[in-house]
Amino acid sequence: MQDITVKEIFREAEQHLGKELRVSGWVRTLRDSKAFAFIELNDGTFFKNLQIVLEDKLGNFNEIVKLNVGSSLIVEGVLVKSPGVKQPFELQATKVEITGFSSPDYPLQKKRHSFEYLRTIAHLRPRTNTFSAVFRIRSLAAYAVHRFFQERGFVYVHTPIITGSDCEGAGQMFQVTTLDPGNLPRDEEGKVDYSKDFFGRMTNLTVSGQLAVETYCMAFRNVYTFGPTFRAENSNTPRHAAEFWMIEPEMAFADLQDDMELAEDMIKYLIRYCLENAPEEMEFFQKFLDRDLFAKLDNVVNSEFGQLTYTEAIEILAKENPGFEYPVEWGCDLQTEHERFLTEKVFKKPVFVTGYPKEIKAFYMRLNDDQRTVAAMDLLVPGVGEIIGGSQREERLDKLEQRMAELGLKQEDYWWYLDLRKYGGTVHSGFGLGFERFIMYITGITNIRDVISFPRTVRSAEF
RNA sequence: UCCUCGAUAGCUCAAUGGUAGAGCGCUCGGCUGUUAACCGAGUGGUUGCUGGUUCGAGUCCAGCUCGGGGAGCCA
Repeated sequence: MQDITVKEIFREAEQHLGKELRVSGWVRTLRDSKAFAFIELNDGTFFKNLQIVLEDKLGNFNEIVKLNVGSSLIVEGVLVKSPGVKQPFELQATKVEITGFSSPDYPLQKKRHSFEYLRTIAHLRPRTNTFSAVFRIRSLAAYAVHRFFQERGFVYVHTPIITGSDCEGAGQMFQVTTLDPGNLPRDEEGKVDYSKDFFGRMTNLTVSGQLAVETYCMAFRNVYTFGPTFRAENSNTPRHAAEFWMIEPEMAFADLQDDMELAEDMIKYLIRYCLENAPEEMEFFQKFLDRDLFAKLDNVVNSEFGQLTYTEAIEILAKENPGFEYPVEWGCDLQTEHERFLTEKVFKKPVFVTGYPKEIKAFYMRLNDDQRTVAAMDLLVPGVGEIIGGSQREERLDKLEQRMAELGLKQEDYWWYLDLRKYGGTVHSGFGLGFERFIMYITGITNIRDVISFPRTVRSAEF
């Protein structure tokens, strides 16, 4: 008797036909008749189920057919070709051991459930087809991220999750403290005395690993972070979560053009990897979530990404204005409607927009020679809009200090960041990719809550 | 945070201001190859919460809570 997974059976069915096998898993559905019954068993290793055929000569037949969906079993039997059209083979059971009963109130029915309902049972939803596919893809994509960078010699850096810099500037932060909120220590002025806190200073959860990873960039040349990020923004949208994962590569001796090439290669690599290594899951998304998914992804993989400057983008948008809700003029930030028009209608493929006005971008982006734009790039993709944001960093100490002064940022708060420019600073560039946004893009899932196992959003941390 | 739509059985949804329903699920029975199995019977409700209008409110009004979508912020 050979223990085997459902995945192995599906991948090498021919060599297992006629053999005695033992599988174990959970009942997805059960259909019974007087003298026989069918169980679709999912063992967790594969997207598809194995059909088990039971005959009433099994000793515990009557007990088995009364099982509720969700029960766990160990099944022994012979793999045979199936006369049914929906599956090429099935396991003719010779012995069924019940290892865990379910109950009639099992919340997952055999029919389709709404995503909203499944969010209320987040601990059970990975047992559904959709979430089984989503989270297998998520795992695979995470592995592909590491493969992509490791193959290219990038060093994976774990930047801190608790940060002492209260000025990362990318958004509202969650404070980390061991102080008792009901009994805060105060200084002479009545302000909270953070010298009494755990770290002896105010600390928060990170909103970006970028500033920290730049320090390792100046030592290891090509580096990346891939970890959790936290934003305390009161955002109520299908694209925002309070806790999400970001991928942030950073390259020394690399300019904005190198940065864009890396971004394009990475996006194509990740999509190809998922298509090749999870074809059943990807077909499921194409069939049930987005009929245009494969066409959309093929277009990304097979086209050379477009490129234009912000100034050119504004000219095109102003000229072809199809009735935008927001006015278009030089200096304004591009709205989602503008981004999508550019990538979907004008270019019909992914496109990089570069050279944004310095006023609408972060302080660390490199000032261009025109003195009014910075070496920033956003990657826009059809169906979503912005998916990657990056830049060449300002490596010139005087220019960086000047920009920080303009924005009222205190140099002492960034002393170690400025040191990177003082001691052997060089041209360097990087970008950020929201991992969940990417997972949404390749699966066709439209709500970020459905690509995170236990999503944290405003007023929601049930699980 | 703003705009907008919504909340009725376990789930998905019906119900002119006048007796709260269906399908699915679940339970029981039937059925010798099922595929969201099928057939029959049964089970199922503080209509999100609080108040108001009315002879009468699931339905109209107000506030609140929660959820969907859009916007802003952004990834």
